[in-house]
Amino acid sequence: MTSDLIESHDPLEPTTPPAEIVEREAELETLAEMFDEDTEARLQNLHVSGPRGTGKTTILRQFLETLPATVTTCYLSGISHNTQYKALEHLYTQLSGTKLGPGHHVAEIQRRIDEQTTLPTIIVLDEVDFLLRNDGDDLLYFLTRLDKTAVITVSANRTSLQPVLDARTYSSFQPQVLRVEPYLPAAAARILADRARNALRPQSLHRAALSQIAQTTQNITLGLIWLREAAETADDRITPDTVQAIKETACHEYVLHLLADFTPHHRRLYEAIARLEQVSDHPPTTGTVYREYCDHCEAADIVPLSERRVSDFLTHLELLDIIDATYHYGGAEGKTREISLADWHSQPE
DNA sequence: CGTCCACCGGAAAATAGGGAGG
DNA sequence: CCTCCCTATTTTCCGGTGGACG
Repeated sequence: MTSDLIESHDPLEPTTPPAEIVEREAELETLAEMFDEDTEARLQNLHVSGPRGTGKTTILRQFLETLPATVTTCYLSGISHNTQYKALEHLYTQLSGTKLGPGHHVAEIQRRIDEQTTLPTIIVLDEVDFLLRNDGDDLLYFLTRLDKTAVITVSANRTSLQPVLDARTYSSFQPQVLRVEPYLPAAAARILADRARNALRPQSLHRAALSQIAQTTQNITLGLIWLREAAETADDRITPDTVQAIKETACHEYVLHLLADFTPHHRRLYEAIARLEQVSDHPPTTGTVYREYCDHCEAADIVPLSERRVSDFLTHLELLDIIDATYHYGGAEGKTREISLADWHSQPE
């Protein structure tokens, strides 16, 4: 291990909150104003959108911390809680402090939660697209109908949830909206620099190396992983050359980070697409990807999932912004998707 | 105008698991 | 322990799509 450039791993972890939030003061203030003072009277719903790695989750977690103790808060991600049941179970555990376990009825947990939310409560539904895709909007409908409860949804894919919600759900939801814009390269560089200062040995990072990362991607999660990979490879100083050389590995690690909460089959599927990308410059179609995935499985002596199932997993990769999919609803090609890795993987310069 | 491409995506069913009551 | 309820994951089934091509 030549990772002696790294003095402390935590600041480079995307899930570690920054020592101080910079470049997002305006958004934090907006949040503070929205739920200011007499919180109970101003409990309103909110939808937050913005590309990946722009600080949505970080801002909201920080915001929940600043709320007075009179407000109950709960954070949950639609990736690990992709059904109403899982989300309700987690919510109940948070609210009551007692675990529930499987085997109950949704209606029963709903009733219990209803009893628990007698005090002002704010619930954050991060990565809400995955829950909506997988299990519809019943949970959101239920939550928005609770007394003294505000729901904050978060999505990297949709600026408004209206198109994917039942009319009755949306009219009960009626969220304020907050758009989180991408960072400018200079801002991304400042954020990464703050983290690097606390993580790396002094003088070990070329300013030019850091700004090269920030020029290439304004996604802070990707930037941090890139930085970490560079630090683990370089034996003395991180130079622009190290950064350039490690780029592909960094992207790969970033995808694995995104897929950490998914199944091994999601990762195999990604590998299959990446492999096809190298072999051909013509974007493969769903069937080609599936056959490649099956070969991949067979070589590893693993039973592949059905085509229908894999089709859903492809949609997951698309929601994670790992792949781009062009839909063909008929025509000479038939009804299918053209699939390619998202362009941040190998954009030159 | 009919057929075909090639899979989308909804629905139902199969499978596997846990809780409550008798 | 058995029955009947529930959820979660995956497979099976299949109607539907719209431009090309005869």
